[in-house]
Amino acid sequence: MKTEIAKILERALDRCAKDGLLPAERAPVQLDAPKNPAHGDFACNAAMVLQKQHARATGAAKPNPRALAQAIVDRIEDPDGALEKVEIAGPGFLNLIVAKRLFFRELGAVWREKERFGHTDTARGRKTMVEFVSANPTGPMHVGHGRGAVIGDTVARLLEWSGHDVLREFYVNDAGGQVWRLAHAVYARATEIDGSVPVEPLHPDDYQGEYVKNVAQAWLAQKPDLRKPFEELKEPLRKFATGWILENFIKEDLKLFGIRFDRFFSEKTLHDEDRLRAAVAFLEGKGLVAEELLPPPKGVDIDEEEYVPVPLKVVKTTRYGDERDRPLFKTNGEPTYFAADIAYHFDKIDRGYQRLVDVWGADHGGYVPRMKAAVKAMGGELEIILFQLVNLMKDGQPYRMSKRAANFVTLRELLETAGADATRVFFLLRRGDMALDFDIGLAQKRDMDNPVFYVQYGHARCRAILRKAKEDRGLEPAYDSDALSALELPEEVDLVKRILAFPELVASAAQSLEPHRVVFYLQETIAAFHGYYTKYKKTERVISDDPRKTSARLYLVWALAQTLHNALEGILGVTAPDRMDEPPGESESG
RNA sequence: GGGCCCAUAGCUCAGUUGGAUAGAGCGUCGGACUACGAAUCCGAAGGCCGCAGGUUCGAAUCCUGCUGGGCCCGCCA
Repeated sequence: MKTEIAKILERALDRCAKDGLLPAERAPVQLDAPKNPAHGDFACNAAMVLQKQHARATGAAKPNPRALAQAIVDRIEDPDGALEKVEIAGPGFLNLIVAKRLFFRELGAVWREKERFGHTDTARGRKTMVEFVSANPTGPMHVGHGRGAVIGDTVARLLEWSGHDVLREFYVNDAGGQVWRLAHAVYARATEIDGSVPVEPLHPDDYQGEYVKNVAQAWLAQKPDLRKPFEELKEPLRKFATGWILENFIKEDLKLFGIRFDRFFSEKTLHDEDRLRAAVAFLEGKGLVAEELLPPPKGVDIDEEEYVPVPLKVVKTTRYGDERDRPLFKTNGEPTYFAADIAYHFDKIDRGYQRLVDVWGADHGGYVPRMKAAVKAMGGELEIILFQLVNLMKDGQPYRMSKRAANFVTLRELLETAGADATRVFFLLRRGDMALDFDIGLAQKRDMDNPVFYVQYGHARCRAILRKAKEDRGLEPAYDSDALSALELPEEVDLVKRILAFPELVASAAQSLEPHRVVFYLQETIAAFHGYYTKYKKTERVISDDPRKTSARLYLVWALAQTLHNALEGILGVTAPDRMDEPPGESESG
């Protein structure tokens, strides 16, 4: 529809050019839906954008956008009557009111596409990889991981809905120093539980959490020979412990969340399969690897006079905008974490994923420039969604969490108390780059303070109407473009437009990687429906004795329910219920 | 010292990528059902869009400099 209107406008502008009012070459103009409905269905800023060119072409003393607007209006040809009305407003906006039948015609898309309504092919078949969560397999996930999980999953869905060919990956950091700390902690706990061997003391840097005992129990069930020293057991133990945590904590939590990954990519395999060397060789081939003495870091608590630089093999990320070159190998010859991450992203590109999206917590923000630099050097494009951390609150008080100290609230607890639906919506209630206060008490309340109920109720209410129509009158919704002209109330036309805005919303949320927009769309759309419902419940009901209106409104309600369903289940991964459970505390004693 | 993010109603936050009179929820006050579900809705009050400049037809939005808050900086992961 928009392209149809745009064409009409373009032709009018061409005629202006032909009549000498505008130059042949002109700046692009905007045509979009204004937020104020009084300004029509589309507003065009052509007269303002082109006012100077107009003045120059006509030799006028000073620009006159309203006169130009009038000239454009005079040259609009609209044989099919697509435009109901064109107005000149404000400084020179063209406000276009589109004939309603065009909207009704467009509403057939919901009928045809059903649960696919909202899909676009703006990025048809583009291979995109979304990497998210990537929590270390050293303990249970906490609420911050939860936010990343929801943002990543929703972004992946949005990209799929806008035509991308998406792969979801979870990078498993199963190599490096932290993993050995986990292995040692498990070993120590195992000796403690077992009792038949001298107790190995827990090191202060080991993971202290209670959950380590669960891992130790599971390990003991494998009958390891505890008489052997840690050094001999640590490699298989590392593998066991990270694997156990991945399976029993991380994957279980993701399952509760309804989040699916296509692949769990092990960091360890990068080292084992020498993928790291391949990536470094590639960078070397581009002349981006060198031996350097790095300057002392700035702003860190370090005495510059005592700093002794050591030559290290670095990748020259400064060539791509990073503030300093980054080491690939440590003094002891081991690869750095960054080197492994480069190898991982090299592998992604190697597999044909040119467009990469990573979802990171804001505490990794300092890492962004070097990773982007590296990916750019390897010929890919990397977009990084940084989400601000979650401040856990309880009854208005900050609730400290730390992975080492045992007192943190797990994602599991949150999911079990608040439920997956509420938690998902809660995490998307704010833009990702805003810090989020997550009040455990509030999440547990399970009442109207949680917007998910409002949104789900809107869908349930639509379904209730459709159910009622079928049960009482045997009526089923069906699409008939001409019959929809019975929708004459302004609220009805408004709802039609909101439904039709859905595909565009999905596309723009995908393009900007901003999943929260879907939640706000849902809230606004459902609020509009509740308002319509309540306002006319006594006068203009959906189900009435007027068969024309009833059938048109039934289709409207059906299309709305379908759209809400698609947004909820298709994009947010939240249940769209046909009916709500009994409200809590409604036990009307008497 | 430096980088990234944030600052909008009393509180929590949106703001269609630069458009017209800046919106919603909660809270406050006042209203609406013999039900297609009142788990809802309607109305009122509430604003120097942190401050100061700049860019232009036009700025909450873009650029610069301040102020205040969050995250961060190394051969860690």
